[in-house]
Amino acid sequence: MDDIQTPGRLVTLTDVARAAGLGESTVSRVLRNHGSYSKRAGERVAEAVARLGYVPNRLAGSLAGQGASARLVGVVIPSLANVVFPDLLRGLTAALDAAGIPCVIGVSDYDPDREEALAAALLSWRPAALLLTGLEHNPGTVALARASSVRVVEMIDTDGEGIDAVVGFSNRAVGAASARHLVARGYRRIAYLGHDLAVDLRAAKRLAGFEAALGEAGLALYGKEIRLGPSSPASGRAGLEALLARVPDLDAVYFSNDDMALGGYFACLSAGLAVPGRIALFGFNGLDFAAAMPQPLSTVRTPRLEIGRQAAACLMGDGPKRIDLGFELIEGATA
Amino acid sequence: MDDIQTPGRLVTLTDVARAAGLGESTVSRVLRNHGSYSKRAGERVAEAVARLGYVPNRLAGSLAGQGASARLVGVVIPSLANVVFPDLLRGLTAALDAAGIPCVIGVSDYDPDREEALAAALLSWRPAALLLTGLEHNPGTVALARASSVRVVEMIDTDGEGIDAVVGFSNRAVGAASARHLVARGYRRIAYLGHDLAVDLRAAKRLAGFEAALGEAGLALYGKEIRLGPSSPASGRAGLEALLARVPDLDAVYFSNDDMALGGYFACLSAGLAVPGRIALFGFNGLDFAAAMPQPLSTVRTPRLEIGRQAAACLMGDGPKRIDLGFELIEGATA
DNA sequence: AACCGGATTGGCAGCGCTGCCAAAAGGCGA
DNA sequence: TCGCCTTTTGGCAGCGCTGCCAATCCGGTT
Repeated sequence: MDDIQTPGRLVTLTDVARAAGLGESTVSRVLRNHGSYSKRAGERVAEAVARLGYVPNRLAGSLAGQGASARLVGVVIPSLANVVFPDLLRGLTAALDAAGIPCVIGVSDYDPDREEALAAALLSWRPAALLLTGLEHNPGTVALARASSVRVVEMIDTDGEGIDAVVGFSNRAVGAASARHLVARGYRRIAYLGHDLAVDLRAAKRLAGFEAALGEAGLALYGKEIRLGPSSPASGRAGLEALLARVPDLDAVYFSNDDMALGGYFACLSAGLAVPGRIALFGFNGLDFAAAMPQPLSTVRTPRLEIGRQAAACLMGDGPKRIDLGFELIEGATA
Repeated sequence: MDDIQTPGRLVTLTDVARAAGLGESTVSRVLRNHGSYSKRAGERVAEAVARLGYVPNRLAGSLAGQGASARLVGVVIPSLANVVFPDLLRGLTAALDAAGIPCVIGVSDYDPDREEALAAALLSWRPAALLLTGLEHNPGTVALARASSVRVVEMIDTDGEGIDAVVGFSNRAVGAASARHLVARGYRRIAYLGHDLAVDLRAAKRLAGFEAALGEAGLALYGKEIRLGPSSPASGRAGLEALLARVPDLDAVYFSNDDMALGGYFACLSAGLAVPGRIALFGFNGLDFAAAMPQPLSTVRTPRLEIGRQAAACLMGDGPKRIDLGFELIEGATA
């Protein structure tokens, strides 16, 4: 009863049909549990599939099926180095796995041209949906997305108009809320420490919101340090040291995210600077470690997993086109 | 010259051929730059593609092409919450993007049955290769992988036999090296603090190597604390507090990874315990923050990105079947 | 015994593309 | 100008599957 398969030739549905003594369409119906078939047909197919080790070919299935679109979703994210995006994927895959839909991913490295190229490449797989990050894209990317007539979901940012559906929160509002918190706590000489803004447009929006809110309180940024390269604790530490050398009398620092803030906290510990007595620290993201610190980090928790989940729901069902999931300011003990 | 396309029907290669006044095969050759064609044909096709906004259908292309395998690779990872796996993907996508091959990902949540189901689902897309994590799989997963006759690469772990190609390092050796380091530094009452081992088999292998090396030095684990759930700084902090309550006189702790160790470090800072005077801490992974800490964390740096890169190289070229990328012990200042 | 309606089944075109092969078009020396 | 060889081109089968439609089966009716 051993069914040695000819090397190079995989088992096809036709093989299964022959082995089960049934027609192809019947086997197809059984496998997809679609349409009606007898119990006997079900059993025979199951037996033949198991015996032959049949694995359906979805390339063929999707090509032949309705609308010729694949049960796949294409996802373009700017980076995998920043925890935010794996978290997004986490929420996404958790929700999509339940429906048996895998993600095809592309990493743009924050480059709009790469994003466009990746979008085109992903669309060539005829995915059921295309997920992008943020609202800023090349005109070509937008044109591609529009012409493809697949569902498009833009994640994370809600500050602007989207192509189709948008799921996220307002980065401007986060920045503003952070500024108001610092001002309310009495800080007046507030500096910003961030990673490369030209590249991370969401961070730029947060900073814009932050400065706007400072302005409303009659304040301006007391200092500003931008580090080249991606955010990291090492960059945050070196950045705070540089910032303090230039602007020694600042009393609070708003970081572009928690990783940078952790580095800043380490710098303070090393230099023996009291937090928040001498310097207050404020982050962004609400990562896991923030709550475990000796002094819990003051930060804003963003609904990263939930964005992924809602994006999945959004591209499957016909939910609302625009979902603002908000954020939560965590008072912490560092600001 | 506006080419309004009928809604619902996408532009096909046949449309391009008609618009360019050429045959389908000529257009196909031009688009794939495969075989010979005239300069004139090249220009006409380029013009028609741009004008019509043609996006190739790779479902059809892969189905029709040689071996009917798609320019995709399937990747099954156990989690996206642990930085290790995004880093792996990072190396992988960086190398594959250059070749224009996207990854289709599945997240198994450390469950071998889910892994098997995901492998089957991914194989149904007829990927050019299947990437798995670790060497321990269900028999069904192995059978699927074998029968599919695609290239299989198992990443991260080299302690055992692989299905096809293996890229990683020896987790046992990491554990052993860590133990030897601690013993050489004079620590004798060494405890282990980890997350759920039943689930993270690599962590279990490290612990096994660690205990074996302790044994060679005539020592045994002085204490052991296993936390349910995934690793995190919060878990590390709570875990160290629990461990110290049970085993107050330990002098060093080996953590299952840097996240746990960071939590442990925070616990020590909070409790005012001198590191490493009162307690030495040793981690695993060599994450970014480890070097930025006031006292750089003693840990082992693993070649995560490089594993991804080499795995990509391995599945494209015909490199060696087994690549051990080693690891680097970072002395740090906490142990 | 002939008949009827719903459940089940099989045949086959066709999804969009590629690979094969033969046909057409050039290029060039005699 | 002709024949020969190389380059370029187009036609068409077929990849493995699904959707449509017609054929068949089954149980109970009349």
